[in-house]
Amino acid sequence: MIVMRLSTKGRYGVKAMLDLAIHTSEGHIALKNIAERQEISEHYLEQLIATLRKAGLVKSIRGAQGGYTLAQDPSQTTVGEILRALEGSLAPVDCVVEDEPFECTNATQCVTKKIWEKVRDSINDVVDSITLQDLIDDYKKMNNNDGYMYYI
Amino acid sequence: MIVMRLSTKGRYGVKAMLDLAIHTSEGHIALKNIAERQEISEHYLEQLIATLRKAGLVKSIRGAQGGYTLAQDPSQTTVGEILRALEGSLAPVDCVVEDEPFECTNATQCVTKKIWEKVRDSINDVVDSITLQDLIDDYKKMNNNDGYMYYI
DNA sequence: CTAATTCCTACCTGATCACTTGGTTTTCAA
DNA sequence: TTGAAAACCAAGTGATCAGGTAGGAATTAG
Repeated sequence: MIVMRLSTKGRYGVKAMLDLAIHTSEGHIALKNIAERQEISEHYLEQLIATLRKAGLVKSIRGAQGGYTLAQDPSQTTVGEILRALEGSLAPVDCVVEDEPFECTNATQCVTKKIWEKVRDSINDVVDSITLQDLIDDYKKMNNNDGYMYYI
Repeated sequence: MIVMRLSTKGRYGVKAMLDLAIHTSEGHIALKNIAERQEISEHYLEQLIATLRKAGLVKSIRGAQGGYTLAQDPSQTTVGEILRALEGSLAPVDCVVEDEPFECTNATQCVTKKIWEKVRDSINDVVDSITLQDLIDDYKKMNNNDGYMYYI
């Protein structure tokens, strides 16, 4: 049983963005290619990337030979931005969602609120500290510079 | 939209444990009283406290005038123990659940795995650093020593 | 033109959360 | 001894939602 988990939206979103980042030299990439490489339903990924586009994280080119590219340099996009675009707030409970304070009605609830704020902040700190460039660097290290893809 | 959220199990569990801790001088406390004070369905709370009992975090006394008490000193029980007893692993994705490594089948997935490990560890660090005694101290501060209960 | 591709809206389906229902068993107090 | 209070137990339920499908319209390179 896992409860405090990300949905596939966030996970697929990060995978798709990393895929785009890795294949950035190939120009714009068709959704179909990303979906195949990352083993994600193409139609489902379409919905996710639409959200990423509206959030300004990717750019699209329509029509034949169209596709997607990152909207900015990989060092400028954090995992946190991707996750929050797709998942909304990463707060563990409603009462500590940023910008939308949910009113507490109970004293012990207010005591526990401090816990959830700390959890929320630590999650955001972690994901905001990791950029797509960091992931590319890790990916290249795993690739070990010999052309063989290690599936560790 | 919040996705990485705790279920009510974890939140209710912490509230119930704090309620027990605050009323510890009254001896064992009936579930009914906790449920009323914390505004939780009594039968639902019953299921949660059964889990806490099996985890060794509370003790029960059956029969009339029975009830529950903390199994150990409030300074010895962390929020993390309560949450993991009720919610299971706090890992954000399956592949980084402690003790149950879920096999990655994809190179980019393995790169992202490092993200989820960091998130998991930071969540656990936060909740393991907070004991019930810390919550009691916060509660007493809020109470402001004048007997009036502030609902901040 | 046509094939490839993005974009858009709606629908579906199985799982799960947050309970509820309806008991049985144990123990205290009168 | 008996009634009530309480813990304990197992199964069902209704609404919501994650994770897709389905079906097409709009756009553009060749």
